[in-house]
Amino acid sequence: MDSISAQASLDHESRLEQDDHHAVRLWLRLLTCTNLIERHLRNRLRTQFDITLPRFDLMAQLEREPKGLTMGDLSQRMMVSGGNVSGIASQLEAEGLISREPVPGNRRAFCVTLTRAGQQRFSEMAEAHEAWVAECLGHLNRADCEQMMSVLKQIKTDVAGIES
Amino acid sequence: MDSISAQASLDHESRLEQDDHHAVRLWLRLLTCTNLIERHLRNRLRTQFDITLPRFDLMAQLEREPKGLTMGDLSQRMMVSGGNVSGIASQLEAEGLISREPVPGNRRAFCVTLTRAGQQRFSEMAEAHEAWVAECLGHLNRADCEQMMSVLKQIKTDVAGIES
DNA sequence: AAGAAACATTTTATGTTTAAAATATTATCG
DNA sequence: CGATAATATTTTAAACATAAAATGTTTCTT
Repeated sequence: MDSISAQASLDHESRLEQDDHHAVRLWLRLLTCTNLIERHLRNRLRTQFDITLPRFDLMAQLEREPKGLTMGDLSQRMMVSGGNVSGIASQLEAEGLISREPVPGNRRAFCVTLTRAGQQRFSEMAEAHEAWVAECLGHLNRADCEQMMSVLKQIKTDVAGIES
Repeated sequence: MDSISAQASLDHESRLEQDDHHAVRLWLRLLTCTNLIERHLRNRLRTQFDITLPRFDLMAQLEREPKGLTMGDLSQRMMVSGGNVSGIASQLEAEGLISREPVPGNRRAFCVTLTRAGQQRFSEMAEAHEAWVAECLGHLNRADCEQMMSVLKQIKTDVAGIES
């Protein structure tokens, strides 16, 4: 390998390493940002509604499906394990915010729904939650917002393609 | 209030609500994306190096500071509680990857450093980690990457300003 | 020097999360 | 019908995370 192609190869490698570093830096910033917002929301939910983020998320899923969801549905939509859903649902049930009722034709599954109290409680929280999120992200202009949405969508497909 | 100003007011409100919805949708996508990548990295670290993400993160902090860090430094840089760092460090110490030594002039603090074994182990992991992140984010072009960095920086400052 | 305040860390209690094992029900196939 | 596989959920064990209390050390003030 002569000096020129050696040089070219080196440039190529250093360019790649550079890009990798950039990717890591972007990843770290993405992670920091998300964690900051998540912590902020978590704190507000705890101090103002005495509820945790996972419980709020579970209720949010139910609110979108008035007919109710099974534990498996919830696990899939919340992208967490079934055992996790089980624990969270137990607590919400104990607080009277959700109900678990057997499904007529399927004795394995439970149909989980918001109770009336749960619906009312959730709507109060959702309004506040929306405002808090807007507080965090509302300063972005329309263009930035849309650009983020599209880039994140791309990342989502990229990552999903890797798992294989 | 006449019909025109009433109409104007309504438009204004619905515009706001619209923006709030957009903010929530962006937030949810941001969260999903970050969780996807985090889970991916966590899985790879577990299957290929039998280590957890928090332990990897702690080692990464130490690698950047060969002189070592106190528990408080680690807590601050990792943005987690002190008690948390205490537990993670105990395990890494038990595995011989880090060492905790008293600081000469300050009997309150411990100086945490990577052991030689820890250094070697980390450098292997870091290389793989960087490649995995590039796999997730490497497809972005330079412009998108820089735009994301700048938007995220803005968000970071916005959120930090809220806490008050 | 004595007391108060700040600091660094650990301990304790509680809760979230996952993976894996256990339990129970339903569906399928010979 | 009976064995097996697939499905739905719960339980268990281990790691992680936080807040709050406890412990010990240093620094500041008077």
